[in-house]
Amino acid sequence: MIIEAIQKNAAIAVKELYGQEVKHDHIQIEKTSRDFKGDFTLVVFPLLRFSRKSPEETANEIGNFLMNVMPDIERFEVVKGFLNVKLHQFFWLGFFKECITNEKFGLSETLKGKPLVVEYSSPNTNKPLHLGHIRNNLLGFSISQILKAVGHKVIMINLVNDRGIHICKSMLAWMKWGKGETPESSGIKGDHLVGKYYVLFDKKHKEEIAELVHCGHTDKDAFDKSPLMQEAKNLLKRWENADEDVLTVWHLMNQWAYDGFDKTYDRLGVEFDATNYESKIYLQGKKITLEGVNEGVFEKKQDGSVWVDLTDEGLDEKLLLRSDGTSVYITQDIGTAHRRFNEYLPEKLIYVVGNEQIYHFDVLKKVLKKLNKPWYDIIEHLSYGMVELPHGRMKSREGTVVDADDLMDEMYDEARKKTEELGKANEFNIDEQERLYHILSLGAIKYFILRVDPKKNVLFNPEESIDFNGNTGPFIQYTYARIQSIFRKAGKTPKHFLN
RNA sequence: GGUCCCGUAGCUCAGCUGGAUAGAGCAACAGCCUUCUAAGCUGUGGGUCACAGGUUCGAAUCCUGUCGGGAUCACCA
Repeated sequence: MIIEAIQKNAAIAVKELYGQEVKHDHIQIEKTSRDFKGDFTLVVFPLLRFSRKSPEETANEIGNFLMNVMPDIERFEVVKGFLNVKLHQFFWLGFFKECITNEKFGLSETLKGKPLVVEYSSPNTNKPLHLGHIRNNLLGFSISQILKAVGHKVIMINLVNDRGIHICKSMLAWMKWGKGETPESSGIKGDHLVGKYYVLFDKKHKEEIAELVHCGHTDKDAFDKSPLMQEAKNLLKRWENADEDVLTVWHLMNQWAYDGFDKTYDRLGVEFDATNYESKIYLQGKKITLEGVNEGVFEKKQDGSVWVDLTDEGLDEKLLLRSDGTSVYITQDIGTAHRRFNEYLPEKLIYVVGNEQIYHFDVLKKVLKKLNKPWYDIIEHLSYGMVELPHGRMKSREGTVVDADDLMDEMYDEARKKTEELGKANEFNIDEQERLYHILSLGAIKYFILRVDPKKNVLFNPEESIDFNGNTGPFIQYTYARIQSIFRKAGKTPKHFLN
């Protein structure tokens, strides 16, 4: 606001002093560097061609002009080609008062109510959430809150991948070896119990592969032909044919996973406006794809598979429907994008998904463009890098995946340990202590992960994140607590200091 | 090999719509507890902004190339 005022007046100054037209937004204003006196700095170098005078002279002339027309300016100082403007403290007092008292401060009228769809989290129901999901959830939720804060209407959607071969693997293992184990009977959190059987399937499957390879099969051959894999595939077929026995187990185990996820989401402090289940929507998109075939946008090959040729866009050919007519990942996303556009008429469809899927979203946009959807460009892939650990990357195969719940537990314990050592919360009751440890541990994780640029990989150092010193969440929380303490002792709130 | 992302202090990261002497935290070193939370504060040292060109009055920032690291290019999702 004030910046724009300086720009406009500087543009007038150029007109009056040098008789030249310059657009106000071409006037460069910077925050004054800490080594110089002033609040804002007008860079005059680009204006020299209008003034045809030295940088100092030009800056002084413009500075004097601004002083005369803008009462908010207290004084100015010229250093080389930089015009440093110091604003009156009355201006700042008014500004801060506005910040605190005006609830709509910072809200953009032009963005008000404009809908945005943010898809994030998107877990598979065959295993619990891990550290990578934590980054996704924090990014998705915080970006949504920021967009809401500037005035948008944000629809947060969780797309749950609840069908497919992976969940069949968990189901199969549970049916074979589970002996009716449930979260209640075992005391294991639902999503972890489902994950336990997924791991068990993998273990038994590997044993079979090793045996087959030993008998002379190739690796890939053994992987596909092992009896367990055959059984899992068979289970998927029965699921697709709506076999009741299979659906019962599927519902049961998915519900365990959902119950577990809900607890994790709750602890993380994230929420959703809607949950989409892949099982209910995976057939969408097929219709649109077939329409594309009729319009000649896509190509149907002899074996019945449908392809899109994106070579003119710099990409390859991409499969849209398998030869047996079933849809693939991209087909589903064509369908969901379409449905979300029609349902919400959003300005953007934002997908918070890892950077390994950059290519996928590139394809999605280009396919929609080919289909003549003028809104293809509202698709925005908020991609993010992986989370690494001090001792190396997370690899599910090597068992170095950090489980989300375990991590939060560890951080909680760490917060408790440090607090107890220092005796900081001795006079708190149990509830207060638990609340404190929760706030500290989550603050540590959230700040550490959100402070790095999403597109870069994060090196998550649990120990460093919960340090009460340094650039960490707990340090900020500590500072906040001390500020509150000052207000408490003064018997005042921040607003009192403005009068 | 094609495409995309990254490379800034010993470590972890800011800064990137071009602007002044490139900043934090950690670690190291030196100080500071009769005063608001020492879970703290103050100070010192530490840089070829990967490298080489180019554009510009001015480049960590923009362009080109090279080197190094990562991702991706499935009838998986």
